[in-house]
Amino acid sequence: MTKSKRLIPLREPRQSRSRVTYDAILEATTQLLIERGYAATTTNHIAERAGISIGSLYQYFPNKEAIAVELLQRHILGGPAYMESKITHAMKYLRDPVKIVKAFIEAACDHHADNPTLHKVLEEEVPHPPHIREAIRRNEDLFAVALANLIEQQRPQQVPNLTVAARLVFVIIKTMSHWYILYQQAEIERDVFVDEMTAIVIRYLLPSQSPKDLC
Amino acid sequence: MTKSKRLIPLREPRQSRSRVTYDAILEATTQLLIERGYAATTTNHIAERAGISIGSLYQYFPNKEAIAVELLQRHILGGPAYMESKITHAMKYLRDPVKIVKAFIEAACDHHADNPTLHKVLEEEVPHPPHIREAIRRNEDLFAVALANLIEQQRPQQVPNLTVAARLVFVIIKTMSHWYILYQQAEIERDVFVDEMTAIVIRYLLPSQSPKDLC
DNA sequence: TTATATTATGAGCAATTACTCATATATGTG
DNA sequence: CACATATATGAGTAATTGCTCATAATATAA
Repeated sequence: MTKSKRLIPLREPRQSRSRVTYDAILEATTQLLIERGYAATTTNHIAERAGISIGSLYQYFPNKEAIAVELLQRHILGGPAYMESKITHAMKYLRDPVKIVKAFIEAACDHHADNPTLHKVLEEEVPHPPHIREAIRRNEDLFAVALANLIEQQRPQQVPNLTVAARLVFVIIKTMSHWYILYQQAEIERDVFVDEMTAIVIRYLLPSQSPKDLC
Repeated sequence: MTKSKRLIPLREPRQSRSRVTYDAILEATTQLLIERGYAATTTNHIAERAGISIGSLYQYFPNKEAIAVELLQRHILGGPAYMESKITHAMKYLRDPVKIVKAFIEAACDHHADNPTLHKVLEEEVPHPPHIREAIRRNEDLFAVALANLIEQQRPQQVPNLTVAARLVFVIIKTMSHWYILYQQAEIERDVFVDEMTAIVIRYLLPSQSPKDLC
């Protein structure tokens, strides 16, 4: 029942030509995931597209899943790096919490808008092994804590359940950006979406702020 | 490339014994989807679990996907029916919009809490053909319109972008209930979750309402 | 009973696909 | 050059699996 598959590649790339091969595999996989999705992408297909032999592929990856997971890993680590730069900038130079939240939402949209199809396949089709789930969870916590600090700083002790509130807001922004970019871009103007999402978050976290200055 | 598979079953159940067979297939599929997920569930497995032959299975379903889609359809049609009864009740007997929204969120949680694993497999693993996507979309619209009416009635012309607002709120409640039941039940108290979600929605839609009476 | 329609059977086919391995070539080093 | 290490090859295998079809059993109707 439990197939014991190899978990570790036969070898790591050492010479430059093997690094080329390695990168070609990842590039070909990226293309095919976008074109055909995870299930329909075969390892033979990947090798063909990469212009290498199937044997070479299995030198550097123990199995099909590992290739997609490598891409997933890079994506997961790349997302927060991008968002963090945007947000720390916003928190440094903008005083207005409305603008900070808005910057946060804009950044989330931008992140999802970069190659949305690949994004979708990686998030919804590629299996997420435990260490990936943990990495995602760590990201969530990181941003939730940053957000909690921001709230605390604005309205000390005004928001009970601060941890829960920050978590909810983070997940809402994340899932709704995903939803908007993939399914609603054609029907809802981006400005409208961003403004409404900002309103949702601000009114929730800073309810005593006058509602008038939002719309 | 395009495999032309049969789309229509060979026959519909007419006699009572065939209806038993038909139901046994759906029941077995339900069990196996919960135990093993969609990809790992094979048609031979379903037939074995249902206590029938593989040939009989293909009398009533043209292919594997069709079985899961039949379950999906029943689930999609069952969900709104349940929610609608709860919500129309709430809108009839409760004046307070806070209580109505809360009833809505409670109902969404209940719906997702009923067999969450099956729910997850049907939503995330089983392929959703166009007519299913459309049915889901119709549901969304139905509830969004009801919500929009509720808002209008409470605060006539206070909320610009009413359609967008109603849509956002509906999707947030739906996805967050899903998220909560599947991943956060152990970490966040249900009461806390429901109250915070209610606060999010109410403060967004009825910002002039005093924030004090929520927490 | 006889005839017809309905339902059930399951061995096995055809296609797919992840992955291996024996062999060959290229590169770097002394 | 010689030798070891690194890299590349791709035909072939083993396993899986969705699904067919020829045949048989059962129910219904005339």
